[in-house]
Amino acid sequence: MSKKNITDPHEILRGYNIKITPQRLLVYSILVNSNHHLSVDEVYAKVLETLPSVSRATVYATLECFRKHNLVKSLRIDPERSYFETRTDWHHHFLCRKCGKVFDVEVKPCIPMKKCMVEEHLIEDFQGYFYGICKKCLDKK
Amino acid sequence: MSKKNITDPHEILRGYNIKITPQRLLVYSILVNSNHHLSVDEVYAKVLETLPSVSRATVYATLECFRKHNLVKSLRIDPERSYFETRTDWHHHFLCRKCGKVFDVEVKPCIPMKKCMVEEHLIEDFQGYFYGICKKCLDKK
DNA sequence: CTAGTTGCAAAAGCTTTGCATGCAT
DNA sequence: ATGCATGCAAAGCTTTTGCAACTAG
Repeated sequence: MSKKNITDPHEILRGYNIKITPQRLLVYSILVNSNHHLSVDEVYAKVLETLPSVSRATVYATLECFRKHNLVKSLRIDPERSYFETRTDWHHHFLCRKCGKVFDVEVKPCIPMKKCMVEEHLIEDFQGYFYGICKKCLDKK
Repeated sequence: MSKKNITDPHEILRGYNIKITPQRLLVYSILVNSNHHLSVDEVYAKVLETLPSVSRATVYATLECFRKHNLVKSLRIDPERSYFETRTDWHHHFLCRKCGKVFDVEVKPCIPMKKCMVEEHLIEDFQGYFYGICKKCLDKK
């Protein structure tokens, strides 16, 4: 069976015209296999488990490369650091001020999920951030 | 006439239980009188025009104090730096990727403009960020 | 072969902190 | 009088950069 699976990281990167390296395959797999939004440090830590010689600069370069090619999206819901995710459709996020966790929120965005004009500006991307106390932290109190 | 104007910075700060100092009055006036979203450095530069001995640390502390008391809101639409504004109702912002300017966007937010529950999380604050090319930069090309 | 990627170390830029002094109430 | 705010300098973090060596296509 030589039919390639469309979820094969090689195929994905090739489809986005991203040159394939072991580091990039690894970073992409880590992001795809995590259902969380990962910070650069979290990605870096996971990378080291498999390829201990990779440098932080490579992780930054790789994530920036993915972002430029629209393979991943970066979040800045937390002012302290960036998070990355492979889900690229427009959706909202929620940051819990107690535990610091980031959640997806399935609220319908206020404008269409595609490029459009708003007040004569060309909109290319969107981020909707909510801040508050998450379900779990509410229960604890 | 001794009736105090409600836009008097003294009264505003007092109303928010913020201890009054010359530095704080100045920072607040700068924010209120600017119709822009100001970065810390922009606030700091304007502060120095009036009180040249104020330190950057005081500006940071003051803005954080105002933010904690809900007198101002901070934006992180630009990953590089924070912006501050006195408009505290929920509204969207737009960052132009060409010129770097931040604009208000009067799109109706996707959830009510007050504390509410979304997917069992308590929502206390909201930021909606759009990214793209602004009207002016579109015209130039 | 050749452009693009990597790893390292250092630098950059924003923000926070520790501490002594000074001020608001 | 006293707790909080200020100013200064230094430190902390995330992120970027310069450069030489390497590697994918």
